[in-house]
Amino acid sequence: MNMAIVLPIPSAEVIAPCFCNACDARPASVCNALPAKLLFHLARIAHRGVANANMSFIAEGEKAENYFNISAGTARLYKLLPNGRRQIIGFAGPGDFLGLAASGQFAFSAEAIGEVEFCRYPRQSWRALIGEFPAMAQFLLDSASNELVAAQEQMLLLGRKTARERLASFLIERSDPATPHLIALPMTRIDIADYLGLTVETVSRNLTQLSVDGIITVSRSRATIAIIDGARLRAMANGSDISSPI
Amino acid sequence: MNMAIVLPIPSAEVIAPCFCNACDARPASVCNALPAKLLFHLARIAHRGVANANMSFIAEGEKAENYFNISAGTARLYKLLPNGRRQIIGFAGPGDFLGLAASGQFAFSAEAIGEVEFCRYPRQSWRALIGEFPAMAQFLLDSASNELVAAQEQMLLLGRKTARERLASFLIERSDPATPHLIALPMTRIDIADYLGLTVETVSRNLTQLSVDGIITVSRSRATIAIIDGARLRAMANGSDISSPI
DNA sequence: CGAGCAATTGAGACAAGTCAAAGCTGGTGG
DNA sequence: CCACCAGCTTTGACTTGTCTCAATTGCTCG
Repeated sequence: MNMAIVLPIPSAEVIAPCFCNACDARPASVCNALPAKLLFHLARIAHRGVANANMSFIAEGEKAENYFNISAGTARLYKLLPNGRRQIIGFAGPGDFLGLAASGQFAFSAEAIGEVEFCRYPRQSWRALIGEFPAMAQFLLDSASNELVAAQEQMLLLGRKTARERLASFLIERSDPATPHLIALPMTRIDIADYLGLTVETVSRNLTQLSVDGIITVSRSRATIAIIDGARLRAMANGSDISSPI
Repeated sequence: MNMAIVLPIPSAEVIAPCFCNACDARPASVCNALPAKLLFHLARIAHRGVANANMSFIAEGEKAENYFNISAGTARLYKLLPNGRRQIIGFAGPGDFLGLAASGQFAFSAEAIGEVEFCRYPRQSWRALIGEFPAMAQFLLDSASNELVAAQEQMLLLGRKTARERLASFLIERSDPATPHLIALPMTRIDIADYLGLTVETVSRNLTQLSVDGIITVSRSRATIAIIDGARLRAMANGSDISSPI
């Protein structure tokens, strides 16, 4: 067990190892809870990993021996019922931290959509590191709180919104503040359906309808959506749109 | 701002103040993260509170100035859509800790079902205390993780289970290890419906059906349910029951 | 005993699901 | 460079589980 966390800071050349410096996900991830000078503590216990498209890297029910921090790509996180019904509980992207599971087992499976890169941290070493740097514990608590709030919002969606409202909410959730009316959809329609508690056909029909109503435009490749009428979409997302019930 | 956390331990009489000693919820709550001798630190910043039946004590969107720790009774936690649709995101009982909200605003409202007692902790004082006692931060992270796992399970229920399966899951979730086949339902049928993403009528119909099928028995007051065929109920809860599609 | 709620039951409507077929898109190999 | 294949997506026709609306029944408590 690697507990030798507290070490003299090495010479400047070794500080903030190359792959952390090059990591696009750093500003948004746990790693940022440590000042750059201390990043090497994290790098020492990190194992870099890659999952190719549709490869699984976390299996529900498996012993949770590692934490994961996504550095590139998008993953689908899902739970299965014995008869095959699937619920996607979220999509994880750069900066997202996976593996908080108090029971010691993963509560969901994770699969790469396209290629996914991540850092993997053995649970043991990680715990030791947290003990050393309270800022990391705080970061994790904050991010768990945020995820909890998001999960509660999703419960509202799944329990009380119509198909159309779910699609509207989904599009808004996925819109990036940098490009607020261009939405990238790396996942398939089936993924979207399994995330929103619908079927593919219903997703497809409602996207078509939103398009016909002049609220969005779907790119020819279907992987990008442009928001035309953001106000209307937002009203729809929280169930207060006046018009057109499907 | 009360930051004077580190104090000499007072004389034995003051340690572990009376209301903490009498508190049934202590073993299951954050308070247990502190050894009995240090409980007075918590008691110093706690404000005891009571909410009568159907009184609200947390309002969604309100500035989150306090944390709450339920010591007696049951509360419904819910979110509303502008048009009045309601989703109950959970029921909180003794030992449950409320108020983790990274955004600074409550993400849900809370109302007492019957009478609810709680301790209220001002956010400021609480943060200071966490800084002092890492075990409390760890407890909170663990309990946030547990809630997250429960929320994900609920997403699976809301997105992919039939009405009958939802009821079965609900009954199993609420069964107490101490009395595994006697279930107390302090909440109304409407509450159950809003928790399971159904209508009252559907809840009522399905409870009747479970009863007709000899899987449960409903007490005359309707507030207690006895499980007759636990195996069948469990199979039903995860969607692998052979028979009777309503 | 009767008012006031909560819960149940019934009948009919509708949103979303199912099954089936056709349309695109992007990649592969002749 | 084009034909073709495989998989994803869309569209259509029909079914159904759950909702809605409307009574009725049953409990609790003054």
